[in-house]
Amino acid sequence: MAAKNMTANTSELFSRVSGGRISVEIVEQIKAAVSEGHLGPGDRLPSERDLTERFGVSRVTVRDALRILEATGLIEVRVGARGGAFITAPAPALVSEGLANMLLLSSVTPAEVTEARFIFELGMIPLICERATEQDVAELTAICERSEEALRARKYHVGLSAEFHTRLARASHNGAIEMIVDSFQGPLLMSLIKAQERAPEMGDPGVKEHRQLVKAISNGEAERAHEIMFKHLGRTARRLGKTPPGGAARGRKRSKRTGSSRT
Amino acid sequence: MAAKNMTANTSELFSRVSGGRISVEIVEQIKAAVSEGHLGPGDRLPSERDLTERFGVSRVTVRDALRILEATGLIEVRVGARGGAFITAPAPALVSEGLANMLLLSSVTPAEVTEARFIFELGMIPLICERATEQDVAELTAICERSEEALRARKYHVGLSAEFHTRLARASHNGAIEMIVDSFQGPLLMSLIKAQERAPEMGDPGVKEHRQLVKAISNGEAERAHEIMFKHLGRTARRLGKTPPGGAARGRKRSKRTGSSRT
DNA sequence: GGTAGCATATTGTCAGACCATAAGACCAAG
DNA sequence: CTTGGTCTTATGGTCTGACAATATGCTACC
Repeated sequence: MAAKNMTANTSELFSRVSGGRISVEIVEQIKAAVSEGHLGPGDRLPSERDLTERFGVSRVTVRDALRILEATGLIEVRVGARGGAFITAPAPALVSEGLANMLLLSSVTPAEVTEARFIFELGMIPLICERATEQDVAELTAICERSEEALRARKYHVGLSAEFHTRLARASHNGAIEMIVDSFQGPLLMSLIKAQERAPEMGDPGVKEHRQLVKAISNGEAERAHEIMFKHLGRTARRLGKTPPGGAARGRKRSKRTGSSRT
Repeated sequence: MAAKNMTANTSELFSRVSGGRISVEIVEQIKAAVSEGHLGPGDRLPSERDLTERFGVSRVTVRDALRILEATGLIEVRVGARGGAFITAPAPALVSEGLANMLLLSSVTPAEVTEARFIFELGMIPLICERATEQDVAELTAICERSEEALRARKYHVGLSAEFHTRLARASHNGAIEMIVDSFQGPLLMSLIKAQERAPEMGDPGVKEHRQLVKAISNGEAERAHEIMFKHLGRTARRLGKTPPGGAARGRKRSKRTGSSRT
């Protein structure tokens, strides 16, 4: 990955001889305009033909750039009279998809994702205990009730659990935390679904723990909430075939990393 | 709340009447081929002109599809005689860029990001103490040395600090964690944060703490490393005008939740 | 007043061409 | 036989100009 970024050092000495694609240059410019605040969510970019003239390139090139921006999640393209490219506030779904792709091609294992989740969702507990409002508690409780009902009807599936966790993250009242947790729920669903096939009765203790967690939170008992969450996530982790990772696990010195492959 | 997900359902019931773009259909097909194992990392897709014939579409459309796949990180495109599109195991950098964009564009404040960072970078410390290899320690030390040198030459800038933190995350030997921390340090975010940065001399204590941190890690002193990191991040948090968040403080008992507040 | 339909702006797709690039083959000179 | 250039060729990158599909807004008709 360093290969692409050589800009920092060399580009000051040797100006790029014939650079990469023109389209990525356009992408850079638009990105810059966004990050400098000249363009914000909802704003509309000029039309393709317009951009064609401004950049002095053909429409194909402009479209290449737009495709890239679109795939990155920075713009949304609509056709029709008032259509065009609009800056969007990117959805967590995109990051989730990226993560899922990585899982697919196994640059990251489900166990690793679970471990990251462990750190994050455990770490946010004190924050939540401190900040959760009555509405947060009410909505979380509602999810619990729906879960129990589904359980009685033998209709429970992990979607409900995921919903609980994302809603829980919202109770941290921190957009960054919320987004990250959201992003991690998506890809996990897949591996969890697989896991659940082996242990269909698992929904039961899970929902119970959700309930306990909500109670602890509404009482502001951070210690207890932390404990419950630890147990809760721990079971998930074990079901993915790893020992409960990190934070509090001991021992297990892992001496070497497998495949460098880092450029 | 459930409003978001309607896409998933409807598209399964009513097959697209004349749906979106042809190119995304091609993207789907190729993705499917990958996820079913017909294509794996390193494999080469047929040439653009070849695909043109197989799919019965124009080259522009094929290229659109390739752009999307490329931006998603599933393929890498090379020009020249033996060039073409190659399946690649996506680098965490891509996803972390997505995360960074998301954080940047969705009205998340620097303070919120810092808080999330607090949770995460603090939580990963035990993992790192447990798993860091000699090479990790060596490279971290090298960064410290470069930082000190830069400091002496009055040339220190936040990039070096960012590098330290991302390298540190690598020592967790968990791709997901690495990714998240990377996205916290993303260039776009940095510019956002730098805007709020008014203490150029801050590099000095920062670098010292980096050193101490490396030492604690190489000794496996998780407690001490945790403590140093807490102090280190705490200063950043304060500089952004927030009190260090309670979230990451171990076992700190917080009294019952405050009233709602929160805009 | 509502609705069908037309005008218009915009992206989506097509076709064919030429340029730039990189890898290998070939050939000539030392 | 090695070394260095040059040619060939496969491939992506870009251009041009055109037409199709689509969504929006307005207008005229009932």
